[in-house]
Amino acid sequence: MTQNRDGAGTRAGDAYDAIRQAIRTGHFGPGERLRFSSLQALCGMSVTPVREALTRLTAEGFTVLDDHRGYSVARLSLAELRDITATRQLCEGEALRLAVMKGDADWEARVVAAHHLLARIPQGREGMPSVMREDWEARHGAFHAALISACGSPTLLEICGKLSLQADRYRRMSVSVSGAARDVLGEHRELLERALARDTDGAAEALREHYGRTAAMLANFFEP
Amino acid sequence: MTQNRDGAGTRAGDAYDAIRQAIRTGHFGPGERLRFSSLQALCGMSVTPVREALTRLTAEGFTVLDDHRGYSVARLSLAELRDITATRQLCEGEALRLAVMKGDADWEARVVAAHHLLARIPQGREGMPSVMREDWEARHGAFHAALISACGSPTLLEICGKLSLQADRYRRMSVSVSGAARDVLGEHRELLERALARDTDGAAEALREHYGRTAAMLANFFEP
DNA sequence: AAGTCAACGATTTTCGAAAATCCTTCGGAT
DNA sequence: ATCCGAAGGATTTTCGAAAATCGTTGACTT
Repeated sequence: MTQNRDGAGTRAGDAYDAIRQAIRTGHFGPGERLRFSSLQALCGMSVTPVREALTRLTAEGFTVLDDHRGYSVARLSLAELRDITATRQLCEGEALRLAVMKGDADWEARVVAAHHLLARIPQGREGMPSVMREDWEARHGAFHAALISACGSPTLLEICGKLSLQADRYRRMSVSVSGAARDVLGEHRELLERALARDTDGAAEALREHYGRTAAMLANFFEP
Repeated sequence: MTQNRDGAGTRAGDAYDAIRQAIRTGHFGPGERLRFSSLQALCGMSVTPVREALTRLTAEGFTVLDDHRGYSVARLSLAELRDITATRQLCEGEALRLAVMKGDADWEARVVAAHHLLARIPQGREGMPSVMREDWEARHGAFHAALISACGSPTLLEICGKLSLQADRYRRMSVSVSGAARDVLGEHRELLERALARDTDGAAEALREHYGRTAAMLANFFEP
């Protein structure tokens, strides 16, 4: 007697999703220690799949392992935010360059569709119901993923994906930061237009500036 | 009663090392299925730490998991070799640029020392005792790691490290490939000289060519 | 009073077996 | 003959408890 549906995944996979979500939403804060007893209660399963989930999360940088001393949520720092941003500008910038060069009509369609979905929700920042905001985050990620989806390099895409997950932790801080005077909507439209116009270097440059602005805004959190 | 020394690591860590080495050396070939029974026999421990090791190895791309169907060694392909090489040229090229710009005297010393150790073993290719060859591989990796060690970006260094591990699997095929007419020693010296001369772009370009040549040589394996 | 070390409690890590899942084989129906 | 489906074996996945490890407390020495 179990609750596993048909050919679905494993319990370890469910634990991975649950714990990652708990970290994303702040249920476990940066630096907080993760005891197995708590996690077993949260996930409703034995220690083995929880442990496997933590191993995966650690490989992706969400958690940190101290041998025989247990796991804890990875801390956030201004230095790391800057580092991740710079690396993203490098990797995702190049990925976009390649995608704009190689992308076919299907890629254009994916990008247009993803942008349309994103644009229907005007702003992803403050004063928004959390359900709607969650939706915005998902569509925002989908738009950026669509942009580089035609780059032709699985390795580069995987790197960009992992960096995006890391950056997401920082982006989530912005729920309470004053939105400043920033036209995120416009930046996305510019990205879309340059990509469709096959302005290879222009699109890559716009993307780098886009990430640079986001990082600059988030940086206010670390020097009070 | 256990064989764990002092404050040493965990069994899972030992299993990780053992299995990774077994894959590196070809004891388990590409695509080969990895049954827990075999791995438990190899590592001399229970299923739990072996499973954790496989989870880590999968996160790094050495193995592949098919839910409820078990793990197997990741396959090699020409397409992936090219993809990894291109991504390496991008990431490690930029890392070297940064390191050459920012590196201090300590960095120079590390690079010179690592190059000296590498140069004492003339060639890492064919007709070499495997123990010596293993040593060459280690020093080769250390030299490349030293070159970029001053780039100032932990994220980028981690990416380069993982890519290097992946590329290592391909490089190991070259034990049986005819060494062609290639001056690896000279390429390394050129890399060293340009780095020390602070020829930022020149060093990065030399590194990209270095990896490009290696990949071109290894490509002979996939089209018979 | 400060320092050392053994014993204890809390927690991680590992084990051996049970449960779940997948693949194959074999019997029967169309 | 072919296709469908159930039983069996092999293997992965998970469980619950035992073993190992770390941090701390408190007695004892200098």
